[in-house]
Amino acid sequence: MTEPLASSYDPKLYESKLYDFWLHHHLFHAEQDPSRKPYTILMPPPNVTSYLHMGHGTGYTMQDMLVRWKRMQGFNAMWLPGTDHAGIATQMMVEKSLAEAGESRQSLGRERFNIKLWEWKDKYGGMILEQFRSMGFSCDWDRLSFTLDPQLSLAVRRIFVDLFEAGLIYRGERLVNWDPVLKTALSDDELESKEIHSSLWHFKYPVEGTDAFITVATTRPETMFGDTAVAVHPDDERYQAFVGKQVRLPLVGRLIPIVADTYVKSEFGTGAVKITPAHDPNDFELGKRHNLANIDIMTDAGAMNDLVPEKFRGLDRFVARKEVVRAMRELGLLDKEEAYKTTVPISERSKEIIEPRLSKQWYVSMKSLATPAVAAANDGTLRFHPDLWKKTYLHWLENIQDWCISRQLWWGHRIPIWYCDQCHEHTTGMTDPSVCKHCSSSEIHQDEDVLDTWFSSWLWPLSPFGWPEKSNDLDYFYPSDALVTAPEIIFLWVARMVMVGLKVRGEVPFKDVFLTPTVCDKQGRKFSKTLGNGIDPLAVIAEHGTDAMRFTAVQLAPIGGRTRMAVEDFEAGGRFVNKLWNASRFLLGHVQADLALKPLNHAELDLASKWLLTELSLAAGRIDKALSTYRLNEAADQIYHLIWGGFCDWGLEAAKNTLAGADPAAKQRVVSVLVYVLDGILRLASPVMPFVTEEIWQKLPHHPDWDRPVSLTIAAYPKQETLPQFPAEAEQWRSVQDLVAAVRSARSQAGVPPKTPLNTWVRTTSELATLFNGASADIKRLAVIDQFNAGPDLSRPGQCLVAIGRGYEAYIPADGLIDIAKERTRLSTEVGRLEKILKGLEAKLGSASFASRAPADVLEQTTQQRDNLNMQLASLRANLEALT
RNA sequence: GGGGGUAUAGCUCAGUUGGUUAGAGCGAUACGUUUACACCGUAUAGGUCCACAGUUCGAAUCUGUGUGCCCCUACCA
Repeated sequence: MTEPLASSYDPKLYESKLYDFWLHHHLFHAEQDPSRKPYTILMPPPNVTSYLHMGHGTGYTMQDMLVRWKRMQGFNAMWLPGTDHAGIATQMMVEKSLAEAGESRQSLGRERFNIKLWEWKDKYGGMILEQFRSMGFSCDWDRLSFTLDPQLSLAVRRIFVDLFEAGLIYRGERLVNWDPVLKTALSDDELESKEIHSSLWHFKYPVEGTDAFITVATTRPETMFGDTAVAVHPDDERYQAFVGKQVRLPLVGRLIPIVADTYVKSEFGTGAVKITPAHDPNDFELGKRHNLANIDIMTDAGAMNDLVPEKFRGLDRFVARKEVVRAMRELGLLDKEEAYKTTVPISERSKEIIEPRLSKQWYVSMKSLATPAVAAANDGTLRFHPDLWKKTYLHWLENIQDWCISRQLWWGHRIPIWYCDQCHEHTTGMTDPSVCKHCSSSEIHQDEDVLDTWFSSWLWPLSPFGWPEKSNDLDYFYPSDALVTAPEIIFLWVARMVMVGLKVRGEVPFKDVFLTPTVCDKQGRKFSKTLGNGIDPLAVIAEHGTDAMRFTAVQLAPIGGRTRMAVEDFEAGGRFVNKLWNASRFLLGHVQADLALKPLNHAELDLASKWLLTELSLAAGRIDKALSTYRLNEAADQIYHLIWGGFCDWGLEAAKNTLAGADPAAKQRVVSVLVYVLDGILRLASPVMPFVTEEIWQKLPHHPDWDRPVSLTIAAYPKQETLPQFPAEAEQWRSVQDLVAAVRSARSQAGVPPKTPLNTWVRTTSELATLFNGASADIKRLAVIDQFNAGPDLSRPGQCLVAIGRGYEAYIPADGLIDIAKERTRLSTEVGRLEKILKGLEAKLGSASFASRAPADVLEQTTQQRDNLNMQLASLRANLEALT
């Protein structure tokens, strides 16, 4: 007798133990092995500072499901785990914690600050890895990587040097988002926007050599000190005469040109724009087109510098704004001031309004890298699932901008560029230089900045496998098979990996890109920290267990787009896990020690067993198809229905007769089949709910028709083709199920209590009668019937309930139990429903165009439908008649 | 402003190339403890498939327009 299972499943008792068991047997580790086919997935490395949210819970579970599935199919499956140093995010958090202690990175200095950063990384990075474990991820821990690891840093250095030497990395002057309080550049991702009520000031600028003025509108008057042009639209007749002339800039006295550019919108403001290339991104672009000078008029703290007229020097930009307006008004050059609502970018950290600021940054020239990446998506080497994301990917690549890779941070890979104080040239190399490569001066210093985090994570398909060194691992595992990630990082990450992969290997880094749905709350809002509407997967796990979290997350995740989740949804997963547990408990209770399991002997199997086996096989086929096309939610659905609707509701229920019976041989046959099927079910479900399936499987006796490795996670995944199927018998059993359902429905609608035994007589074809009589024991039990008989010549007993199905009529004598009026209503309602359908079908069949144009099989199908309906209607009407 | 998506039962979603009487889970309702499971069983109710127009023998499915919602991206001096 197998040890009995507890009456409900408590995940906490098993999960940690099972995970240790898997690790103990090294089941998640893959070594390169030319005799086996690899299956590789690269885990998108989460930020080392972040706490895993439901988006990870969903997306990573999907990856784990795929990897576990392929592992069971015999592939040398490997899921590469790791974390990303996340430059800005991490540094922000560490600086915040320093600020609480009254310290700052400046007060600590670069070296000591770095130590703090690493301490932080070790603490929080470790927490994430703990979460991987809690979620049951079968990643290869021996290959755990971090973007700042020595090997990965070497790869960053290599690609930088290579691109630099190829002339693809250059230093350029651009505008960055400058935080004047924190005195640092910020990436676009670190900005928020705020709506403010401000004004739009109209300034009159005198046109040189005339008495005319040209009026410009601005929201930032203080930037006029940096103006180097006024622009108008080339087609704007109002200003045709001014183009080519010059303007005397008020307060400053400088002469600046009036230029024509299509960027200007004639209908906005006055149709003329002051151009300040050093303080506005659009103006900067326009300035480049017209060779305008960039005049930076501010300090790093956002105050006016020495390039502005004396009386404004040192003023904060907002004070200067008021003063400029006042000065212009006094000069009579303020045409008007109108109230204006606008949105301004603010720093996520300091909440200060961002000032666009001119600075020198390092860039990667992207055009030549993008071209092969476009081709790969177009020729199908790289596939997107769902395909619509290909458009997003291509759209970005076709309009690609150069990539700014320098960041004014201390956490990250320091830019391997040395500036020469003598000749001002740049030196780079794989080792730190001691002299300038160009003039041999030893007066060189390294760039203070670090590289964008994505400049290391774009190497994720390469660097963890040993690149740039020659590496067998890389040869074996590259390219990976699937990349599963969120759509918002298609540009930041996916496209860049493709580009660099093609550049250094000449081959895409993965063949399939599967984009996971965005996880939202029930109102359709994206989970976000500020809204606080997120679901913590760890809290779900604590309440319902990991399998429940995984199953529900996958089941709710549609193929594309977004998914709406609420914590309550996970109850369903918990119930499902418990259902499987209990079904197994029931079956194991019938596995006696002296009962040897029999190999399947087709000749001995009963109808229900053959149906159940067929269901298993069909489900295996559907699940395989669903997984192969990344429809993981569909696979989860199939597993659910196989277990609940198939195995529990019908498989076990039908078996109860035999299990309660006195025939040990029959019992042995049935138990053997059920154990065989349960084993198959556990295999099918293992990738999505690995814990409960493993726990049950370990307790399940070995059925001789299955393999029996040490763990379910490496047991063979069921294949439809190799599983027994009995289509004809399965169809027969479906007729039995149909009859049972019809009887249940009739009695329930008549209000007969479920336990009250009834007699049932079925009039049907002799073929079906044989089937029904042969299965009468099952039918009696399942429909709670006392006496049962089926035959072609049975006549309708007097007062009875009627259940009409395909090819039969079931009579249930129920004297005193039926409410005649109610029964009549039920039957007439059914007649009405069927008549409506019939009418539609007859109209269709009566139409000449349908008869002549519809394909033969559709025609035949429709005709058959009509005949069926007519038969059902005839029975219904006859029975309605008999009820009077 | 540009790009993309989506609209099916009270809720969350299936519905794969147009072709049985549009499905599931949750929720609701009724009855019920029967060799596992009340985290259960059986049954029932609930849908003009967003609107309008079109293509077709036939449209939830394809096309157009409108409306609502969502996402990405750029934001206007």
